[in-house]
Amino acid sequence: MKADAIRGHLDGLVLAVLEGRPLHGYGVVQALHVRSGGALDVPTGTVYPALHRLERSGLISAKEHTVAGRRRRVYQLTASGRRALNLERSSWQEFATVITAMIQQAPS
Amino acid sequence: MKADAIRGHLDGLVLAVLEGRPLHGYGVVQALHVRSGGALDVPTGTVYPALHRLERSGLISAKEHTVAGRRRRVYQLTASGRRALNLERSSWQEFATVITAMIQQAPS
DNA sequence: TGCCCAACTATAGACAGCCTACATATAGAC
DNA sequence: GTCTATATGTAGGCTGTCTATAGTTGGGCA
Repeated sequence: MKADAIRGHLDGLVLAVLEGRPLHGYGVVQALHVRSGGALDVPTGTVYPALHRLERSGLISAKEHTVAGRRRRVYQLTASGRRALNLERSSWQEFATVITAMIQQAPS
Repeated sequence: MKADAIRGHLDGLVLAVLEGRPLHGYGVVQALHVRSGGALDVPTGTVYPALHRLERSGLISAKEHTVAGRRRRVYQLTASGRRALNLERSSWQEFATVITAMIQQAPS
């Protein structure tokens, strides 16, 4: 799958993988890969800026840790991040329904 | 629906509305609106460049008409446009399935 | 007659958000 | 001692949306 297609939906995906369990950036990258069943390979150069963006807009918050000599920024959803995720879910649902109907529709 | 979300999928939608019946640019704009049940309002400033792009890449072809004093460029699918539409359909299907699974998934 | 709106095509410029490529550093395996 | 996995991050490019603007013709209405 061309990863470019996720444009505009990445934020929702990141929020979804962070739901329930906090993760650091690298972990988010891996989680996206695993959750997609290997279909998605979002590069770190895409994920880190996305995390910074989400943090700036208050949807996630970060705590700095050092584990085995390695610096980690562990992100978790904020309350408004949880609300944003629910919005993303329903708007994705609506979007997917509309596009599926439009693109699959047979010629009149 | 935020129209920006269609980014990367507009070409498929345009090809889909052109399947079966040729349309001019303005007609494509209206067809997108109608087909989406009013959910989508793609501005002309988005559609015309998209049509030119599709024409340049050989997926649609245009014929110039003059109807009631008004200039019209009527577009129809080419053979490779038809193939492209089928590709768009299956890749959309795959994409939607993956994203739906990822975003709806409950926390572990 | 004059004015506005719908039909129709089109371009310029802004902007967001992906991408690739690179930089940096530690730990552990070989 | 070199390579790979882990881990974070920035710079710059590119594509494709967007908004805003521009112009033409025909028809309805005052």
